[in-house]
Amino acid sequence: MEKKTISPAVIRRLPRYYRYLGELLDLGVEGISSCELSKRMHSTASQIRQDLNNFDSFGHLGYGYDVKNLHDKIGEILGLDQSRNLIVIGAGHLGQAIANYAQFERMGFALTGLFDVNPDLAGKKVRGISILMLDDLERFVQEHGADIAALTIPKDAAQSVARRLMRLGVPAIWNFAHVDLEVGEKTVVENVHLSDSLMELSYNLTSRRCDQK
Amino acid sequence: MEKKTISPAVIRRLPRYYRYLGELLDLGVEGISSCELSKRMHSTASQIRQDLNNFDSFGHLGYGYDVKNLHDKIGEILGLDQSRNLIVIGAGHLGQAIANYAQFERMGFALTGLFDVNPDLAGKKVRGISILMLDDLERFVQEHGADIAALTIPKDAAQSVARRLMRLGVPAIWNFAHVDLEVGEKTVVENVHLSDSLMELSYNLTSRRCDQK
DNA sequence: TAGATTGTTAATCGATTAACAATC
DNA sequence: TAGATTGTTAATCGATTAACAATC
Repeated sequence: MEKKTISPAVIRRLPRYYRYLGELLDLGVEGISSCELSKRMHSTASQIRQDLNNFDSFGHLGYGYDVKNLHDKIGEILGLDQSRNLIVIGAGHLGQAIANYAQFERMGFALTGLFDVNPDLAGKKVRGISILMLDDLERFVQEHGADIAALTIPKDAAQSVARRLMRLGVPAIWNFAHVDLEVGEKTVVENVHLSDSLMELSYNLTSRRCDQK
Repeated sequence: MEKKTISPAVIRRLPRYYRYLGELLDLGVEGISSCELSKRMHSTASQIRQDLNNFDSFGHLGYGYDVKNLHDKIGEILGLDQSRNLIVIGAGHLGQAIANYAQFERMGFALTGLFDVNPDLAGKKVRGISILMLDDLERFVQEHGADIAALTIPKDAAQSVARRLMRLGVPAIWNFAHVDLEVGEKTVVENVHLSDSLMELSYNLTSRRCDQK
């Protein structure tokens, strides 16, 4: 649809717009100006208008934006109107946390498979899905397909599983392992590096005293 | 120590440098040039040198950087040489995942408390720490202190717990709730918004076909 | 020494903010 | 209409990359 490439900085802000617009919807707000929205989000009206106009002209002159419409449109841009199959590889606490998170289903992501190497977990059910052994990955994906694979496994296992997923044609990897995966250009990777996040927090905590006058 | 403010873009890269240098240490590599490191990290030598020189001149002319020394120095910059008490609020799967993650202890973060509102969990032990009721938060923090509080609770509860933490003087919040917390300027917040991350992945998956020639 | 690589300044690139004509 | 607010262009700001003198 859209021809030009959108800057990553804009993409990263879209989920946040989506979240705020969802909250406004719940509050029963029907319309909002970029100025008012920017105050809520602690950003600038200019940035909001610039960001949105990367995709389309959603606003109404002299009035602002229709909350419901904008929420829907951003949802479409993010692909939330399509349903996606999500498999989770690694059924430890983190894997089960993701498998259990109902919010994701509301955004169109359906948990269809859950894998682990630990035989003690075999057959245990999480949200109605039985944990399978990792050996069954190929058979399962060939049979049922998978759009997104969440990798909640130790870093030493991650690259080899990523290779198997690429071979199976799974197009997207949501990577929680503390390693940067090497994948082909057909594969989309999104990293959640919790230890990086904690280190960033640690830096800000450490250097905080300088800011305080 | 350092006077000038460091740009957030640089700070976000530091944990990644730290991770790669740790890997090089494990491989027994003693020295590395910015050029060689940039190839491994898929970044540029120029950026690495710029980034590091925000803090100090760590390199040696004609030779490069001493891996062990640079790893240690970045660790210090990130505050990993100091030990921090971490409490986890919300003992669901995500909370337990964080509580169980041994890697954090190696970086100087010690789990000292674990809280939940569910009475069924009271007294259950995770890594030797008994789960306490959220009502005990004030008493616990006044007695034992806390440097960082991880918030692994539903979004509706997050802001009110954040206020309690601010009142108790807990300086840092690692927020996993899907909401932007409003905190005073004395409090440092680091967000991990998993649903935002999944939506970003969804966008990249949706718009992927355009890139493929 | 000669080759290599740094630290740093200058040039480029990209992202954010400001300004304003168009118009509902 | 008059007031408000958009979409968009221009100006500013910040971050990345290139270049190179200094020197181990």
